[in-house]
Amino acid sequence: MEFVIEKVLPNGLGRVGVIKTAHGEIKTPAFMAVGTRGYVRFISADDLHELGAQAMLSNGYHLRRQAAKIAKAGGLAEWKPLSFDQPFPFTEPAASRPVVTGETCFDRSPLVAKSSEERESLFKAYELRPDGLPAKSWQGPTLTDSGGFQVMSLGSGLGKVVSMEKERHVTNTAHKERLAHVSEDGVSFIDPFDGEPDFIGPEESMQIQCQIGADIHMAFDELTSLADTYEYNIEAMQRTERWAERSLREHLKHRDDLGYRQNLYGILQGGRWEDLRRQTAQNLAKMRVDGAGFDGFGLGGAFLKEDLGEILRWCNEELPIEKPRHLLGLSHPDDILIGAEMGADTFDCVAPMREARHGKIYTRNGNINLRKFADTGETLDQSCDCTTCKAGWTRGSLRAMWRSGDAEKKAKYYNLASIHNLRFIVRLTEEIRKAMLGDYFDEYRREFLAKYYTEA
RNA sequence: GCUGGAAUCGUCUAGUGGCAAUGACAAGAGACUGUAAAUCUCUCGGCUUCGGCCUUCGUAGGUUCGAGUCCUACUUCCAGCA
Repeated sequence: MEFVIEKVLPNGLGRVGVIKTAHGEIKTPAFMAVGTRGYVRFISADDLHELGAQAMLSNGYHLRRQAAKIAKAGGLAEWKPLSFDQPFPFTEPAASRPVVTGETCFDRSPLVAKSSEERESLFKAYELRPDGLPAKSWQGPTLTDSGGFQVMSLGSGLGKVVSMEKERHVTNTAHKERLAHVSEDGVSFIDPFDGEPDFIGPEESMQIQCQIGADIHMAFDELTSLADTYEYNIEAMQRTERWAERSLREHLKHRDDLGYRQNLYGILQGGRWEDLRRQTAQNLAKMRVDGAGFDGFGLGGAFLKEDLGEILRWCNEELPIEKPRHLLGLSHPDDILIGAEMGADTFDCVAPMREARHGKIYTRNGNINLRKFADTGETLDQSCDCTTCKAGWTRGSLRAMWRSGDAEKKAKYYNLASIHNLRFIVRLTEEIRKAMLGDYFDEYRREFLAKYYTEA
């Protein structure tokens, strides 16, 4: 993998570049679409390319049981993730669903068909999804996460929102005992889908990721939550560094297994503390196994919004300039702007797609809640160049599809809205890139933020 | 015309003597950042100095300390018989 830096901002941190992978180039700064299970929900590979997505991020944890199959297909970029025979939509409630086998890939959904007719019609709806069945392979640059995030989301963060703001008592599911436990070896967890106990450590994560064969892999790490103490963050960070070395060692054994070079990023943790962040950045930067170091770095953690820029500055001042950096899991425009300014090259996040599904639509003048636009004939965003807006879909009609009880219409709404929000964020990164190259980044950011955050 | 049955908060619905009244949908507000998320939380008769107060279960009476619940009449709807 090659990383070419085309330009550096006057602050010495932000930059424009190109990451060259075995499956294509990523012009940075860039936003990667999240396709946890190997596909982006409700968005086809064709749609993804059309809206300018340059790379897809999947998750080794979620794909661990399909890893061998993916390797056989030639790696994530070639894999067709969905097939007609999957048990979806379910005919029984989540609790009574059968154990998922290695052959089965499915989308987490509480959707339950009450009759075989309904199941049939739901199937039909899903077949009509643009990313429908059978899916096309993505065929572009890919990245996989190690499963480190799940250490937190199934462990200490279970049932909580991974919020950058203060903890709000929002839960998605009834709070149960944590499903993941961390030890020096790795993480023991209960698979939330089937209740089966399982284990992933650095070696397992690397073996899985090298079979999945994304262009970029993440070292196995432990993400702490905002509630964790300084002391615990030291412990978790140091463990993450030890895991990073084990990850690197295992990765080197398998990185060419699929016939092309796979790359590994080391992940920086350390919470919101400057000493930890700088220290871990230095440690990971100089880490070597048989003379080989990391190909890039992941910037991880749960952040308070106001701390993000500072934390990234601490990290990136210590990291080698010539290696690419991925800011994990953030995509709100202010986060991307500060991230790019402070030297993050790539980004990923579920928010654009998830929020689209939940009716939050991004516009240049701020986000809108689609619920409030029952009767309007305007498009989602007049200045948007996404296919949804260009096709003339109105807020009113999209709202009607969203609120409709018809699964087919809903699925279509999810597709159209997801494309819109994702395009909005991808376009933001494209514009940041242009602005940096054209020496007007500060002006661009000021104008964008003024419009985006002042109007309702 | 007779005999049964039914009328509840936008809709459907629970409720058989202590009820401002169940659940679902709809509606409204909010959340969501390396996806246990087509999810989750809150509101959903009116007013409130948050302790309550007022008005509500087709209409009008009645029994009762107390009635959505029991009784009588009426109105409307449904079913069966004519």
